[in-house]
Amino acid sequence: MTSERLHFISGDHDHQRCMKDAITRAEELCLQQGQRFTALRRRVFSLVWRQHKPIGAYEILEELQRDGRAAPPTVYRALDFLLESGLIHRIASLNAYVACLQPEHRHEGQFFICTSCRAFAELDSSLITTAIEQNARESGFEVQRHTIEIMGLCPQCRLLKENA
Amino acid sequence: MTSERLHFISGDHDHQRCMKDAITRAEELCLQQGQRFTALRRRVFSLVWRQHKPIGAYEILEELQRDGRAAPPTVYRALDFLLESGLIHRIASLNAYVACLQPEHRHEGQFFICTSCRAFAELDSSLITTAIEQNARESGFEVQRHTIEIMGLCPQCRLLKENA
DNA sequence: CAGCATTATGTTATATTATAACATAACAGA
DNA sequence: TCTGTTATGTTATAATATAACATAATGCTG
Ligand SMILES: [Zn+2]
Ligand SMILES: [Zn+2]
Ligand SMILES: [Zn+2]
Ligand SMILES: [Zn+2]
Repeated sequence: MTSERLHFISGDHDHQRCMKDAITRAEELCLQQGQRFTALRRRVFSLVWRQHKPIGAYEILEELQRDGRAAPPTVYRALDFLLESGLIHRIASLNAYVACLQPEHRHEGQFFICTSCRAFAELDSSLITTAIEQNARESGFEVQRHTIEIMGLCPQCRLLKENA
Repeated sequence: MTSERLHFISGDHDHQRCMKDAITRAEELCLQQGQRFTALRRRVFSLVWRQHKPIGAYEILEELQRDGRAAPPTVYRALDFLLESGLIHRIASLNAYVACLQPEHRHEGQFFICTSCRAFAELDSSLITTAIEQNARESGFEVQRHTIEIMGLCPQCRLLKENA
């Protein structure tokens, strides 16, 4: 993500289309990387995509169980695959998972999550990473990875609050 | 913390003294805020302080169990108190807790944690928070709180690695 | 000091999140 | 087809955290 602007996906877009595109892109990406985008992985990926919101592993499990028997390792293995392929991210402070909006470009990202509606947006902001790098370098710390999760009100919910 | 420099506490200081001071400061802080720094809270606080490293709730529990019976709620309630008093912080990506080095000044902080020796340092860097605020504001997002956890090599471990 | 409300802790059970270990199945290349 | 590899199924359990209710300690008020 080269943009430094948060993009909260609104409720009124053609979500079927949006999801189908994402799946196609995921398929292509896996193909390029010599990885198998199996039926299970596709199913779990589409469940993560479904709402443009963080989803827990056990929520995913419940959905899988509608199709028949399923156990936690099934979900966690699929999630691990998707995480390693860069198709999803994990939100540590929520124990939840979100779909990556720019999987073609490997990144860790920074996550902005609405405490009211749970909408999320991700950035890969050089403004933020540079600030961190600078603080680290001044002290001789070598950054390997980061967890950056910002909670607050998305633009919609902020407006709702102000008008209330 | 007004400094923007990471301070990793080295192994060769007078830790007994350092811990005792921290406990005294914690006591005073609680007194000021009309809160009770009970024996249990003191014990848990000192366990979090003990190593200047993140510690898990169940590690604390094990220590308490050396003194007699103890169950998870005992630990979690003490931790909740210390968190709310600003005496410790929680590291979401590790499910662990660290002592706050500047409890007099309420803050969320940013945490730098060594993946090799688990040493940690905390900042309250305006460079970082300003970068986040700027990205948020551009998009109409209102920041409420953040989780910022940077993993990497502390100066000591970085030098060790380079000389290896 | 007694009585009472409030706060803190003890105790038991259980919820939630995640992984270990081993069996079976699907797949891909020779 | 044979075979090694990767993926999934299955059962059990680990690790983290909370709910609910009982008891105890504390501090205030009269
Ligand atoms: Zn992403
Ligand atoms: Zn919202
Ligand atoms: Zn702090
Ligand atoms: Zn280190």
